[in-house]
Amino acid sequence: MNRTLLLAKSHYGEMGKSEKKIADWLFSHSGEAFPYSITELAEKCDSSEATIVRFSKRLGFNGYQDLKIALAQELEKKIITPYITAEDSCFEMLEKLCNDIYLSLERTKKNIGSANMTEASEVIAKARKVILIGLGSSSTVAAEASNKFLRAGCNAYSYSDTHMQAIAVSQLSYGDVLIGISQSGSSKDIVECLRLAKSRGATTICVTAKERSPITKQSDIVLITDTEELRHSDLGLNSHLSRTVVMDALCYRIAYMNEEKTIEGMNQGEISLVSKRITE
Amino acid sequence: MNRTLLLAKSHYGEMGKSEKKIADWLFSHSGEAFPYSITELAEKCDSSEATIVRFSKRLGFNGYQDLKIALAQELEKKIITPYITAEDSCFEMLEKLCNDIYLSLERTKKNIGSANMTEASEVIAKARKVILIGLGSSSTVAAEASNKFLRAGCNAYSYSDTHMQAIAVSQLSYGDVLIGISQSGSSKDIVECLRLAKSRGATTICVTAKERSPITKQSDIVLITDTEELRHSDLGLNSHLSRTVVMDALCYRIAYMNEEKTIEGMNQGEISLVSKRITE
DNA sequence: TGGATATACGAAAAATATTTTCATTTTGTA
DNA sequence: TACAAAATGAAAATATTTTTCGTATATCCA
Repeated sequence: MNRTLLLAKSHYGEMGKSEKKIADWLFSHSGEAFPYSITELAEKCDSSEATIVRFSKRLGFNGYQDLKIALAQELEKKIITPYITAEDSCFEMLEKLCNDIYLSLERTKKNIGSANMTEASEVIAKARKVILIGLGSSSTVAAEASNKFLRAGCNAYSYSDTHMQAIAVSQLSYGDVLIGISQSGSSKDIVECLRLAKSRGATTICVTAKERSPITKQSDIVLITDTEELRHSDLGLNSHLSRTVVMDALCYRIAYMNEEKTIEGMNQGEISLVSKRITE
Repeated sequence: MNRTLLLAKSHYGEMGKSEKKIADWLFSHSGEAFPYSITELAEKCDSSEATIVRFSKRLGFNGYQDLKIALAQELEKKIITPYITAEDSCFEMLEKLCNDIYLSLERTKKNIGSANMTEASEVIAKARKVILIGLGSSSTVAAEASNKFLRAGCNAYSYSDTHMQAIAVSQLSYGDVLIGISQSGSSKDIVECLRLAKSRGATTICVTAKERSPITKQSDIVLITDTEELRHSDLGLNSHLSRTVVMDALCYRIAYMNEEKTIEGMNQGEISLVSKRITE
């Protein structure tokens, strides 16, 4: 319950019948969007505009206007994405996908923890060797990230099959870093690799959507991304993305740590591609 | 920077002088309380009420009322400088990357054209065979999309090297579809493939960032994504993403066209993965 | 460059929304 | 029941927002 509703509760006793109806309506619709004009609300509460203004003033606001803004401000920001349906046009689907991405990124920002990221970037930048592992869609994230880390001046490699992962991890020791990427945080093989790496003295980092999962117990640094919807199914763009953008941010930070020369290195790729373009 | 301001930023280019004044005022006063009536704001921005309403509607709100509430809701304290610098913390870099992604998606939505998407989805759904081609980062987009199309019930394949692309395209004929993905729209080999496909009677679709480029001339349907910043360099997450999300939207639409069985098919992958998880 | 067309803009009208006033109703008390 | 006090809603007054419309400015094309 938010501040305004608590305010209403604390004044509830002093109110008359009609004002109570307003308070009751607000209580029973707390958390919902609140786009109503004073007339609409009066109707919904079976009350009148004047009473709503009185109600607002009782709570300490200047008028309904201010109450409305206060309620909107306090509304917890969980925008519900209407799900894609068969009736949507292709463009509407695009809009909804974009909206999902936005929400997914917002959740990631909320979960990740600034200090964790800083710590991770420092550990990675200082590492003698960095191994990234993941399975399924996470293996793609690991592979892409290892390429970027390499360009940022890190000694980074990724492995996508469990055999190679186990072999690579068995070579790790103090001063090395293992980054395990697992959406569910429960991929048996990945968790096992982290455990092994930890026992060999390497620093372990995990990137996962699930805070309370086996992988976090084996990780020195835990990076939580987007916690909603643990689905391997669907097209799965969002979760893939939130993990990728986290790796990118790490990569940028590390590139800056490793001096400017690596920034230039990131642009090298462009030069050789120019000749492949048709010059108009 | 919050969502509404990002929205303003993404539409900034389309605005007239007076609307820009409003956007500028909002940018420079972001984070402050926002108790202004439309008249007050018009005065502060040296503009008019009407223009503010137009501005609000351009951003997708119903009117000023809604904009005001959105701004109140999103009230945040800190303003983020747009470009990543060496001084940014890792988390700030993440925030900026997320902002970029958001802007990139907004631009894509603006450019793509609803009718084009509908047309593309219908053509693809009806196609006997769908070939996707791209080079560099676009080849990844093509490969991922072909997988998704396949799961959505399309006869879709992708090729990443120029030889195989040429061979595959030489087999195309009327009723087939070739989708060429090229950020710059100028990849010689891709443009050549589209020309060949077109001459053989296949329908050609391109996904590119550049409207006036060789690739669009060889394409029956043109899908423009994010037009800013044609960089192969950097980490290049954005452009990759905007192309991917467009393909995803097409894929969803096609999946729905190809009946519900394919939707179920998309979830099949999940079942076999369960056994790989540790059950706690 | 000139002329035609499209777009952007703000003043003012129109429509809405909010606040205040005030007559009526309800409630509490003797 | 009668009275006073408080509460309420209809309607008036006020303020705010939205729309309309004529003018100004920019853009396009020959």
